[in-house]
Amino acid sequence: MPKLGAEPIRKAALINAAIFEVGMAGSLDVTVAQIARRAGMSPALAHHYFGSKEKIFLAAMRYILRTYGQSVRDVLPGRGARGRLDGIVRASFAPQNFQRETVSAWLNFYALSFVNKDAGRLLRVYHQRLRSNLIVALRGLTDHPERTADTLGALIDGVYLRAVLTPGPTDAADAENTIMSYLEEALA
Amino acid sequence: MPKLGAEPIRKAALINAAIFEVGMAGSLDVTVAQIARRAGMSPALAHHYFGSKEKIFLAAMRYILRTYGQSVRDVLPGRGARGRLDGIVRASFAPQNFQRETVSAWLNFYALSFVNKDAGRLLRVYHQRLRSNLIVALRGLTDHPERTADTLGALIDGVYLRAVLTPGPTDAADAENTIMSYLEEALA
DNA sequence: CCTGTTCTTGATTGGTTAGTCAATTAACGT
DNA sequence: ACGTTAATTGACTAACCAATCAAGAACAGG
Repeated sequence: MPKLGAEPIRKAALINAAIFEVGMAGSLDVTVAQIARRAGMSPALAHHYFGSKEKIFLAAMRYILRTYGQSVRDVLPGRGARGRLDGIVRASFAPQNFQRETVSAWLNFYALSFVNKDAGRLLRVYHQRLRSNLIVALRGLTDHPERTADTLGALIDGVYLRAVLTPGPTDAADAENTIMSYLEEALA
Repeated sequence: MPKLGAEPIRKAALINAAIFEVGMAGSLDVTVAQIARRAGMSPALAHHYFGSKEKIFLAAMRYILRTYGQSVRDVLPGRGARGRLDGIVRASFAPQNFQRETVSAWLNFYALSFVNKDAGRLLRVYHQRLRSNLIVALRGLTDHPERTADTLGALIDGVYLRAVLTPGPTDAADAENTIMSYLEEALA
């Protein structure tokens, strides 16, 4: 039933399905058939629109990155250095970004950057942008913004990891608390 | 050439090879053939000694855990809470435990705990023991040892993640510095 | 020697999966 | 009506891989 203009809808469905399946499985070892079935279509159609499994993964990575970047941008124009800092942290644990499957998928995409050049580039851009945002926000709040930004970045990754590793629903409030407590100590 | 007593040697070689290959690939998606070739034997022999690929992975996990536990135990009888705390941290970044392939393999084994019950149990034991060791060491150094221990645990995981993600050789000194700086601030 | 045991592997099997292709269906413009 | 184009899939293939097995090779003890 060729209703025209299916492509963007199908692609979006596949990206969502890929994130869900990867997040669910906790591994990139999911088949195109799984993703396609979850997205309500045949594996052949998934290949038709994306060409390869890697390209599906890359699109999913870009999607997560774009979503996260948007939530940060939504909150950055807040006034004051401390306001921006809190904004970045809050964005990192906002519901859209802190769904278990999203976080799990994101961590698993880290692994993709080992074998795939484009994935590596995406990840580097993300890390660099986060670092730069944090440094700017930390200026004036501490004497060593670089060191604090690096520690904060690592801590966020670690909290992500633990959130995914812990069974049961992810607890965004708890995660955010851990980060905020650290900031209290670091900026005292 | 059946020189008697090959089993422990072969098993050790396979465990090392598995850690190396998983660490190298940044993924559990390595074949038994790869592992066996790296260990200098046929895939059939690997199956003969371990029975399945999962069992090789589990043995590798246990090996990493045992090695880490030993380095902690070697250092714990040091006197003073602060000495013990530093000891645990130092053990976490000791050369045997902080080789790129080892850390990478360890993080990838996290993923195994999603699908494999035994791997999940191993991981939980490790996390619980680390947490408990940290809490004991932190008692007397801070008013909220639990919170600090959890933050510290997450930070170590995050630093592991970043060390592996950063190209080039892993920098143990830098990693240890990050943790120590955090402790300065947290225990001030 | 000979016999049993350990060690070792080539060959094979059964199952899985990414990716291709030809054919079908249905909208759209003319 | 009709030809063009987008959407869609079933069937297929080529590759890969975990696991099995039967058989060979080498040593120890008697």
